[in-house]
Amino acid sequence: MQDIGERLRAQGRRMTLQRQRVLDAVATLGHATPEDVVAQVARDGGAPLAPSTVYRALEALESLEVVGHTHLDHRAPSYHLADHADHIHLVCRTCGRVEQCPRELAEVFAGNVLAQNGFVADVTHMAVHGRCSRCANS
Amino acid sequence: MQDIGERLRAQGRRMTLQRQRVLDAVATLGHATPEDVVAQVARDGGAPLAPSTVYRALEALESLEVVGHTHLDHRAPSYHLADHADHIHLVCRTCGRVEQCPRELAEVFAGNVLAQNGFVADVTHMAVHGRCSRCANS
DNA sequence: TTGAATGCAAAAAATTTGCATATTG
DNA sequence: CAATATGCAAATTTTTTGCATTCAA
Repeated sequence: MQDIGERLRAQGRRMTLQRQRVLDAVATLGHATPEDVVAQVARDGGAPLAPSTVYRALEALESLEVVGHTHLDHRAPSYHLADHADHIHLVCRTCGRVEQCPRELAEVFAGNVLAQNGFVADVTHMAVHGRCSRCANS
Repeated sequence: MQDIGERLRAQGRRMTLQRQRVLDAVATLGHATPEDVVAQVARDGGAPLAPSTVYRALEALESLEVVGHTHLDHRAPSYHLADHADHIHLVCRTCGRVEQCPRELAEVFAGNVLAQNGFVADVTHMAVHGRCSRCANS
């Protein structure tokens, strides 16, 4: 996880200050849309980054699996650090709140899918929609 | 499920030919992005529908839970009939193929989430990403 | 030095909105 | 008739692309 630079180089890519700032922004925010990242980076003291730079940085970092993303709601890819991806997102359809649960809860499910379909599921990529306890009782 | 018209009326909405055509298109295609629906409807013999009409129709039908949607890939809400939503989508990250598995495989997971978070999960809304058997062995 | 990355601005997508008109109930 | 839905075009929003310039290795 440390030598992201090296991993980028191994792919013929490069480490840049901008990519570091994008990565820091994702780390700071926990979950962030590209737009959120643009905003956070603008707040970190340096010069603002062009949106295209942010998009390309996220793409590069995702190809290294340093970050990942889920679709928490309709139109919003939400990026997070890959090693922060030890949980599953539960999105309430009513109030929109996002909560988390440990990935272990889906272990049996992943096992089932592997056994039945031979499919290796990345359960932390899932956004599980439904109703949170608060909204379910109303 | 039959009198969608009535259910629309119950909400102060109306049944129209356009909405029927949108619904038919979704039924025909199985899974369809709004764009797919526009294309399918254009093929069904009638006059083409304005994209905004399709978007609004899908919204209306979804509010009745006659259709639902998932995000099979990055930027594409994919609509399907709600009563076709008895399965979970498995999206291969490598080849992009989408396969399905019965929702029962996620029953334990849904139970876990309910027990631990009080969250009522709609597992058929999930798009599970990972690698299909073919791509996992390569 | 050399090719990958950036920044910017323009181009594409993908939705949404305003409003006059057509239609449903 | 009254109010919702449609069609169209314009406005947004979100993401991608082209290209000259900068910068990492």
